[in-house]
Amino acid sequence: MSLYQRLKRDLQRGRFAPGSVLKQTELAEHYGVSRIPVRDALQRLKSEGWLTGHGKRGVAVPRFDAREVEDLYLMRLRLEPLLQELAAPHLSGEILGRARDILQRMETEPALTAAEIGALNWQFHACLYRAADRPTLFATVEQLHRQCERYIGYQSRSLDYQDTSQREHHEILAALERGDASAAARLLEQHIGNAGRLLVDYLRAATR
Amino acid sequence: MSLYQRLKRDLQRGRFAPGSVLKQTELAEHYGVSRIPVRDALQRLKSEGWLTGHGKRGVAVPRFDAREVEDLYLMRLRLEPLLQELAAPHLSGEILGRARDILQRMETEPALTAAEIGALNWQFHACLYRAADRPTLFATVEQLHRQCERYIGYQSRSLDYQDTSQREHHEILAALERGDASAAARLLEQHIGNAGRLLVDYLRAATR
DNA sequence: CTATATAAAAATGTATACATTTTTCATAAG
DNA sequence: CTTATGAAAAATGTATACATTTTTATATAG
Repeated sequence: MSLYQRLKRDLQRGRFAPGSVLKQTELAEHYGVSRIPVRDALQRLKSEGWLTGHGKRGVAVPRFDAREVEDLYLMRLRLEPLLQELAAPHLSGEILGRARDILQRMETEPALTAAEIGALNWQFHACLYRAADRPTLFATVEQLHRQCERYIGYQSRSLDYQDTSQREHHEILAALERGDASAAARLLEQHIGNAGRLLVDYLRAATR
Repeated sequence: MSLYQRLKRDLQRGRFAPGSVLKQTELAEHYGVSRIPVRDALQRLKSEGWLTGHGKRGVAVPRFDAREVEDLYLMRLRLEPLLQELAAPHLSGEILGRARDILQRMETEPALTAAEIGALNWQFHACLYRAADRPTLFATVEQLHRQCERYIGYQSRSLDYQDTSQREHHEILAALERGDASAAARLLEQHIGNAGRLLVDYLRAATR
């Protein structure tokens, strides 16, 4: 497991206090490696939004920021329905079946952590998006997702939402299966909008 | 001047053949530094789209790709009018004046290179966008611009377009000055759409 | 002649050591 | 008491050296 992955996992788990400044030396010692791989990991995590630059020197763990989430979901709202609509004409039975399998796993597998649910969630949408064969658009959407990952620990707290979300997934998939791309796009827009609103509201309440 | 900047400049100038693979050792020797700063620069340039991963190891200079440009402009089309509309209510006279100054510089200063025109172009729009005070949305839009930078050398070739572009800039600014945010957004959408179409067409013809 | 296995070479990943910059803290001047 | 100054400490940037992985080229079997 690479240092990048270990560091990211520990950031996900909240092992580092938001607002604290991370020092290469400390991290190197903590993970038992030299500073070179630490530098690589920090730079990458910074470019993915897991860390923010801290003045001229060093990086800091960003605080949870409702405004950031608002922007991220605003962008996803504009880009993901577009991408899904571009994908719709290329959706084969195989791909739709794969998407259905993922939904099933989310329902049958017990005791999934928030991170695991989030991962499956993304797999579902990404599996559909990939059919569009638009690497650049896909890459940006994927990056927005990565930036959202940081907050999914929160999203799962209000767990009854999981039912709503799953129902929306089925509606989207059904629309795509009957070839109604624009309906699927509208449903996806609602899906993202709902998730975003919930998360923003939760953050506003939690970080007060 | 950092190695990152030097490398980026040389990539801009087409000093490295598209499709060629860049090796840390060669670059280190060429620029007279060790491989450590080279690694940092490569990773950053890769995350900004100036370079692409090449298999398991190494990075390559991406070829010019009309589909990439198409996606980039599609995203800008969806995000920039939104950002400008969010900025509109916060546009002070000072900011509008600054924007006007930039337009004037583009017209009066003679013999601007393609890169310089591109930089001023971005300064104009960014100056307006920043007023929205939406750091996350702004950062993504900025990143899309950076990814487009790679192609602006091409854009300038069809130089008569510069007039059209400048006229559009004035129209956008005028709409904002009279407080008509939605008209400004529509104009911006056309502005981006025009630029994108032109660039894509040019690339399709040039890379045939 | 083609394909596969293996060894040599080359490229990247990582550790240690050194250089430079930034920050901190104590001291002294106002 | 506040502020400025400067030296010490700490953190980051970079070079060199070594380890590991990947690629390439060669030789041998089919």
